[in-house]
Amino acid sequence: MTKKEKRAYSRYTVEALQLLSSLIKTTRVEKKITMQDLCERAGISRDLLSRIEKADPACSIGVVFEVAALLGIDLFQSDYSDLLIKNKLIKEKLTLLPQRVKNTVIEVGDNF
Amino acid sequence: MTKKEKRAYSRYTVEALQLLSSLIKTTRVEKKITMQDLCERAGISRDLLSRIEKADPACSIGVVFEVAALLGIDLFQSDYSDLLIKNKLIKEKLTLLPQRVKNTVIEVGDNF
DNA sequence: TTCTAATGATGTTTTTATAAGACAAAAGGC
DNA sequence: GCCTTTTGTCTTATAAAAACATCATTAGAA
Repeated sequence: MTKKEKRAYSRYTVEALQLLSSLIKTTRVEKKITMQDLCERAGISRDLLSRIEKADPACSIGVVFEVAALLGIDLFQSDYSDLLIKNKLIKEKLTLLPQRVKNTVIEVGDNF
Repeated sequence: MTKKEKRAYSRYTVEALQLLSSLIKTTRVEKKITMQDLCERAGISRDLLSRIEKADPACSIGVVFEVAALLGIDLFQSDYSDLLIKNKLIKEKLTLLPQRVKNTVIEVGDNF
């Protein structure tokens, strides 16, 4: 009977998940696609799609993104070519950064 | 020895995952936070954080979003109050839509 | 160059997600 | 109102994620 320790999520995360799942459900209904159809196309169970549309944080991110993509929902306000460009840019940026972080400084007390 | 059947992901999903994970890694390094620090704060294992930064589609979406949030990365180009507003709007929209979809029509042959 | 700590990688165990099936409830078309 | 089918929910079984510990590598600071 011990309460199962669940992972904690920030309000921000909860709201972001909620937004994505609502987008998915809304888009699906607008396009008149049944859950059955969608989950078959996505190759997932109806049960899982149900959880996705309920913003369950435990769903794998790949599956959620895939369902969104199937519905034509833009992630990061980017179409495919936008994503390619952004990925190229950020990888160039990453090469300019150090590969590791040394824990020299006492944690700064700002947001983090 | 049977090959493990893996889930298939569209190019779009792969690129979107890649962008998010790169954002996470770049931001972490820029802020000079070690993986150890970050995963302790997020309450996850170093192993998992490593997979997140490698764009593993099998990571749970809640954890990925949480890590991004800890780093101050805006999801959906929205800060917290933006998310609240958008969630409110989309839920109002959802109430105007039918609660179910009837599979009357033969699938339209467009994007979907 | 040296040394330490950060990161990568691997194997094992535990926990949890997911699939699959079945049943109940009810929304929407007729 | 009736009837079909969509959707919600629960259970069980299996596959997979995540934790954990350990060892190896190497980047980066002094």
